Amino acid sequence: MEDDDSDGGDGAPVHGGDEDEEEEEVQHGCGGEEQKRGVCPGEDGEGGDTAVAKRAKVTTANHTTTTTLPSLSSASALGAPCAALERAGSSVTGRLAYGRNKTVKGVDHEKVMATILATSGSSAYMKRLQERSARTVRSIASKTQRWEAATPRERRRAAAVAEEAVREAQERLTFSRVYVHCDMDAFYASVEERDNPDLKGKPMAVGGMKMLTTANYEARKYGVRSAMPGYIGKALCPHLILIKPRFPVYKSVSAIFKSILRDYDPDFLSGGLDEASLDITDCVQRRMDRDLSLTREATACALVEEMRARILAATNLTASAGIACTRRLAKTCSDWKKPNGQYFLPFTLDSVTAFLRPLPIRKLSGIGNVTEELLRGLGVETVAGMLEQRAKLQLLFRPRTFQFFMHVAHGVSVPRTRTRERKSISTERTFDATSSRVQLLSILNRICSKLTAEMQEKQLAGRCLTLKVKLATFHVLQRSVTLPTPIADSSVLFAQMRAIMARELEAASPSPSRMPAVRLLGVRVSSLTFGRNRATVLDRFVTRRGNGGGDDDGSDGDCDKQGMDENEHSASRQDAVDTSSRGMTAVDEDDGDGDDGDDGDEDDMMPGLFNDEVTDMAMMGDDDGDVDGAMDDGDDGFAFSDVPPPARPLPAASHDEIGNGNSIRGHDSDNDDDDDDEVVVVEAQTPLRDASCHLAIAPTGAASTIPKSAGSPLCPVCGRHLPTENAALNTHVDECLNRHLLSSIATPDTHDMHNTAAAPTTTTTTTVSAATTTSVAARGTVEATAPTATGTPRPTSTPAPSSSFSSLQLFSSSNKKPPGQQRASSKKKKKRRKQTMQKQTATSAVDIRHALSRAAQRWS
DNA sequence: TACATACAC
DNA sequence: AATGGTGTATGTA
Repeated sequence: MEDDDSDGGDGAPVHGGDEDEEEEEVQHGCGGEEQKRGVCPGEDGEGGDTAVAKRAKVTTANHTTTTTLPSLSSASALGAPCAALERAGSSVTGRLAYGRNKTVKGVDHEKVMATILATSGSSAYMKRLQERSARTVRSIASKTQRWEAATPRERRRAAAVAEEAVREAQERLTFSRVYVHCDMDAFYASVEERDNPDLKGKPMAVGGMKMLTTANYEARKYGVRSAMPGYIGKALCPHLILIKPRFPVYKSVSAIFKSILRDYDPDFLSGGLDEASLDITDCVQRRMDRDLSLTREATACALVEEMRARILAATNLTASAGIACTRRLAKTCSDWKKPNGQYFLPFTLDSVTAFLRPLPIRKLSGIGNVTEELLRGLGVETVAGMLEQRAKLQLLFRPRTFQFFMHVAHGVSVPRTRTRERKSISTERTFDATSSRVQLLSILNRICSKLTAEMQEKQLAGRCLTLKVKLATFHVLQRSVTLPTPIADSSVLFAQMRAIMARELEAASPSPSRMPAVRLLGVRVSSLTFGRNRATVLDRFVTRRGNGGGDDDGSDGDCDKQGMDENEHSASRQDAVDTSSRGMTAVDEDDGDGDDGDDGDEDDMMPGLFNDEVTDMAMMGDDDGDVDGAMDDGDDGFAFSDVPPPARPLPAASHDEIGNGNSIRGHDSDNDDDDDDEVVVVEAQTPLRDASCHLAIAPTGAASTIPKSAGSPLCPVCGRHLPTENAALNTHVDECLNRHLLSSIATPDTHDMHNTAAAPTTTTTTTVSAATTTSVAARGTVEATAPTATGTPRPTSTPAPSSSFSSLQLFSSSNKKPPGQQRASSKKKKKRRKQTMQKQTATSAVDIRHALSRAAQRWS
């Protein structure tokens, strides 16, 4: 969408620090082709930094700084704290890409930056940016040093290799196809103005005090832009009007927009709700065949005028477009005539070259803030500079990265060939930083529920589970585990994540008793398996239990793929995309941390939920679940490929059947449970198989009770081979789940997060008794084994637990409620029962609730 | 695999 | 007081 305007200043980095170094490069690569480049940390430096090394680097840095980055002072490079902090502003500023490429005239950048710094310059976020900037500076220093140390021979060779790359890029640039990149102007903001004319002419932005998704042009004049926190926007423009996002509306408008595009290219690539890349070659040709007097250029331009006029007529909103010989160029051109305009880039090498040369590299898709800063430090700011310094870049970056640079510098994009299948699915949430275990567990639980609900909807299961934790300091940690079998069950997911969380937070805690403050938790599942048969044993088991009926067929196979696509319409196109541009990684790193926060992009950055306001919206259950993501709707990814789309596979998933029929339904646990703040009472409806399960499983796996069958699938809970015979299998799963549950409940002492952890880590037992009745009792010795993070089973054993409970309370997840208030409310029983029936799973719900309940009691 | 980073929208 | 969510890709150990 749109965009414009400038970004800010740049600055100087700061602090210095440490040393280490590294290097890197950016890589590129995309799946099929181009794409990103990456940097890699290691490489160069490394080692530690000896004094000599440091000195050298510093020197280099200074040099660099002096030359290209005025703000980078030697002091900062040296790491002088004070100086660094003072300059932090500028360095950080450089990373705030608000409005990056955009340029709205009349904006006083310096002033804008000063306001931003005054408003949030000392925030944890800004501090984190400084750290990252320092890393980039170090990378620049090491690269500069390397280049300076290069021998004439090395340079000559680099130059020769670079020539070859240029040649290759030029060969790839063809003029046989006509591409259009169409982008709605300030989409969300425009929709709001359209629906409320009083807003016209006034500075306005869509979003909240914490984050803005889009700003209208009036607001941009003040420096307000998307991806900027609302409070900063207010500081820049006190009269700024904030409008709450109405995603469903944007989505429907987008559908209209896309339906029009489809007439020009049924296989267009969607880039979110407001952008798309079309190949109008055929459409243009058809018109020319009809009227032989037309030129390709005139036809294309007329076609696009028409397209935009239709969009305006249908939505009452304006769009801008770019027409060129490659998707990449078309995209860049679309921002050329910004609001409500279109730009045609002649199909000749000279025109393309003339257009690209003066462009700041940041305007090239795939070159983000980090790479921009890195290249600037190396003396490259524009495409022309990139070409001029190609020998240097060739020598300093990895081949893939360098190739990517040459491609973008020539406007080339390589099409992606392989069809894309979803690789992961995730959910994450930002909240007020807290170190309360209860709260964190509650949040984690909700995240797991939401994620598994989506997975079930989409018929996905996965083996690799990753927990993401962003500390209050904005440092991000990611920890993962790979299970022997794909799972899609909330209870297993939660147990695993919780175990990891406990472990990591403890490790990160300042003092043994204190947990570090966390501001975000996220869970991702990858190594996916698709389709209805993907049902994991555990799923099937759960289903059965809950519904009774269930599948029977017994097929256990797993994978089928089908699914991911979901939706209707648009879904398929994606195949042809290319992604070429994407990411790159630049800098080195060393210090390990880093979050990601970057800047957003132009207009709508957030597909979905904004934190506060949305916090709960996520689980609202929307029927299709789409509501939130802007992207989600079937759109495909985007990319810039120039070449004609390969074939186009992907038979649009057969959602239908898949979607429902599945027996797996029912289960899912609690999504909602705690949505409101009220106290929720849950009954342990399902009888965890009363019996006492005497599982005497030998640590090693020589389970006495469980027959093992080699070759058979592994149990997601204990990691052992599952019996092939139906009855035995059921028994096993049943027992395993109980064991799992018991261990969850059991929480001996203090560590709660731990214990409950899934089988892998620990097992403990305890007696839990709750209010009433129905109870489940299990006695016996439990010994569990499960895969550890590395996949190795870790044996555990514990005393025989005995627990009985039937209903327990759990304060709503909404953190607000003080634990003390929990209390069972009979009034809500009905409601409760209803909920319960709907989700027949009990197992996971119960177990999670128990754990949380206990945790609550303990820590309240 | 596991973890960190970059990028797009 | 205080800076999003989802997904892809890559390098390195």
